[in-house]
Amino acid sequence: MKNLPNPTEAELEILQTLWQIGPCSVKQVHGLLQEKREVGYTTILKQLQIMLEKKLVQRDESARIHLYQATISEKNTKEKLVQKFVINTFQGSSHQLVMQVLGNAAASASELEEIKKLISQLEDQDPTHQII
Amino acid sequence: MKNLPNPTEAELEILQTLWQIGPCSVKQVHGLLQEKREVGYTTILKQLQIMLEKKLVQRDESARIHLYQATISEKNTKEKLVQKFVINTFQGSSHQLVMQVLGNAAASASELEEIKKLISQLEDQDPTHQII
DNA sequence: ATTTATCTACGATTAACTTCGTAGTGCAAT
DNA sequence: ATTGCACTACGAAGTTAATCGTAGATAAAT
Repeated sequence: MKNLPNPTEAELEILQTLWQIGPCSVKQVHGLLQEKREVGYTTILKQLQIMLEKKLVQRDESARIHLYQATISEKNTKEKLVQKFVINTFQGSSHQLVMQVLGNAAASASELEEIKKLISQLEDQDPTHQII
Repeated sequence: MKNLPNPTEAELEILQTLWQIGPCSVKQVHGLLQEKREVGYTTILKQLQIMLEKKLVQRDESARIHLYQATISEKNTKEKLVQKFVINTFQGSSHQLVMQVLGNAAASASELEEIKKLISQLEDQDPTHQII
């Protein structure tokens, strides 16, 4: 299957709400985003129409009020965004990114525990599966 | 002191080379970037001029061949970029970002060791200093 | 002293993103 | 039936980014 373009900033903001609450109307999306910042109704409408063209969302037109939902998964999308970010900013070294984030915004004890657990799992994995 | 604007993608690419090799001419920057992708000489020149206006770089004009160097530090710049990225993509949860990166691109054993060491250090820190 | 090569300055173009106003359409309520 | 409301469609404007061509200036080479 073909690869859809990465969402822009404004598009990502909309996608986050679609991922969060599932298929919904322009009004709903606008309502939620409005809580965070001042933005016009038709701005969101237009964005969703553009995103429809780009196939980032699909819509149900059976009713007068169209319902939009994301066509791309949250996980996959974020993976691609992270990948691009790591390439741009850390020249591909995700390890550097992790070190920076951890050193920077200190995590809570429970979060550190969670990360340690994940690391243990990774260490137990078949080494031949390792990428880096 | 005032905060400079975040560098764009193309600007960051140039900054990376300035950070790497220190003050250098347009020709040098162009030479290095040219190895990675096709790009015109005047494109780089123009970018550097724009970056000069934005105060992202400064230049030594004493010789005919101007020498540019970054005015913003690599560490500080990347911290800001990461911060913005985390807000946009993970709604501010840097923990989520770390978990995704670790789960995604498996790190080498030595890298995992390094991360574990950092976590230990963090755990030993005075808890009142923790941010999140 | 001319010519040639190397740099810088500057303008123009193109494309993408973001935003919003206006107009049109159809449903609902009187 | 008419009016009014809620929604969609569409166009247009403003911004920013990125790229490059051309022209002008300086130095080097003949």
